[in-house]
Amino acid sequence: MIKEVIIGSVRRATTNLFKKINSEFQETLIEKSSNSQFGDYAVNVAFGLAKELGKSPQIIAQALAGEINKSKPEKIERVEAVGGYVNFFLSVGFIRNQLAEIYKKRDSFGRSNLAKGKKIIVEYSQPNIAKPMHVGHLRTTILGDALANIYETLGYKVIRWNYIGDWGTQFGKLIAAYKLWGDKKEVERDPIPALVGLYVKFHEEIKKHPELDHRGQEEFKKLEDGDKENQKLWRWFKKESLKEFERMYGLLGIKFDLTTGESFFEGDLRPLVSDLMKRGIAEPGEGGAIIIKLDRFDLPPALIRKSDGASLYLTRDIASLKYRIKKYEPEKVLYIVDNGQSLHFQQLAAIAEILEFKLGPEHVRYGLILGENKKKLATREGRAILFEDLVSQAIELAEKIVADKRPDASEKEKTEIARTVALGALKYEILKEHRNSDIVFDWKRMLDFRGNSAPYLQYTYARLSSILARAGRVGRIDFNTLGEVMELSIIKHLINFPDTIADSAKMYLTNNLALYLYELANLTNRFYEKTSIIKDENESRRNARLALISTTASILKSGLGLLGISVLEKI
RNA sequence: CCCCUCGUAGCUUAAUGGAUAAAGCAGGACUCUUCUAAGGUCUUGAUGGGGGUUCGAUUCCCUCCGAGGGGACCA
Repeated sequence: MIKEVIIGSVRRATTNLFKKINSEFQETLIEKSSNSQFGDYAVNVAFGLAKELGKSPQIIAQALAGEINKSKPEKIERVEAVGGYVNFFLSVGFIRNQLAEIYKKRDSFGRSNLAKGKKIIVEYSQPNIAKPMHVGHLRTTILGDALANIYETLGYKVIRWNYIGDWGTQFGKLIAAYKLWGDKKEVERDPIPALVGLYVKFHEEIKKHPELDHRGQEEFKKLEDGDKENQKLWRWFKKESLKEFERMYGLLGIKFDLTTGESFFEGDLRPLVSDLMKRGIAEPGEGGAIIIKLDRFDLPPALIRKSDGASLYLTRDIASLKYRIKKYEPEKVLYIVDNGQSLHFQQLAAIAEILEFKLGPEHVRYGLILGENKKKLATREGRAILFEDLVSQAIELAEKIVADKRPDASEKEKTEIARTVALGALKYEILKEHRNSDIVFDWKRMLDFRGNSAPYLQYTYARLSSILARAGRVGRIDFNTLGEVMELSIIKHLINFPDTIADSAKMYLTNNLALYLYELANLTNRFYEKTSIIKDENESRRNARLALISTTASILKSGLGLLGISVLEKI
């Protein structure tokens, strides 16, 4: 009785919804659904619409429920029943077939060739010469790497670009500091800390002697004008820094296609600025500086040349974007850069529009990593948390835990487990957050290997691997033997993997993928906790369950792989 | 003063405008003769204030309060 009322309401609601959505689909879908037996009506409508609109049946069912609510049917109190019914339907017939499909291509499930031939440039990491990498770099590096992986899996040709901060006034400051207080031997012995020391000292001294600021600018101007001594110092600092960066990326297991810094575009800057002047796009500003007015974009003017003639970050980014578009003809250029630079990228986008570039920059911004006082961690005040300290603390802790939990393992195996777990934990801790949120840095949370964390996912993978290894060869599978709630929930979840990846790519997010994997692991843990798999006397069901587990393991592995996190067969 | 981001449980975070707002940590109670306890089970607890749009608002709009970041010679 109540079901008939629902169907009647769904029929009315569907008509209303169609009017809203797209009249083209109306006839085919109404035809399709009117042929169905009782009960399938709402489901077919939902599925039909879902397919045409590229949305999930649940969403459509909710929309239907909304339409019904609007028409205020008297006999129905909880119209959400339509959504629930679709879910129920989804969990029976449809599901087993889906598992059979996914099982066949479990190692490539989620991959796609849709974007074949398209290029995308992902710029991330951007460490600065003569500065150590700190937790701030960790976020762009790990996020950029994950997004690059995700785009690759969708078939894009990804150009992973590390745009090194190797040009700008800060090097003038560093050179000035070195000339004033630098000790050659000290820098040779331990370059980065020595250089950072100089940089920090310079900023402290500026407070007492403001004229030093000017000295730094002068040194940069000299560098840009080709001064021999400054060039030599700059090359030295850069070489030492790059060595250090390589070591860090090795630790993280991250690779780039290009490590090209701002200085690469140095030669383009003068012609660029004079061209912009000639075309009347740029104009003189206060004190002999050169600016581009962006009034029509509702933005403050962009400074592209300082009054002393030196270039700026923005000048180099204009040249760099122009170069990227011309040389690579990419579909998109992503910049994985923190929130604080929003204005910079808005200005760059506006200038790209004025200059009629084929594309603008796509600023994939992310929140800051804040100190425990919720303030920005600044290198120049010496408050940064160094990347290396973080990694070594994580590994140290992981080693202790491994020694405790796996006394049987060899030293080599222990080291490998500790490293994999520790790095996974750090990466996951950052990637599981929505990129827009600021992260309040917390050692305790970073180094917690329980709960919603990479070690939990790695642990689940290892458990599944262990079951599969013990089970041996899988014989005849009958997927119809699966029907328990837990089994169906897992399969339902597995189905969503490609959509999750697509969402990640579309919105440049990783937290949705992290959450997806956590939920999958959680469902699976609950499943094998209660269900004995290997000892099942029903041979077909045993095999079907092994297939289910094997599929889950594959997806955990590929999903974590996209996040840049490795798994181990034993942990 | 202007712009941007944000405000959800004690803490840290989820939620294309949809179903009973979801987790982890912390707190309380259980659980290792059975495929790895980095696990599983139960439990306490939340949308800054006020309006508006909507069948329906954590989400969109307005306003107030609060936090962080940015605003021409840093990157």
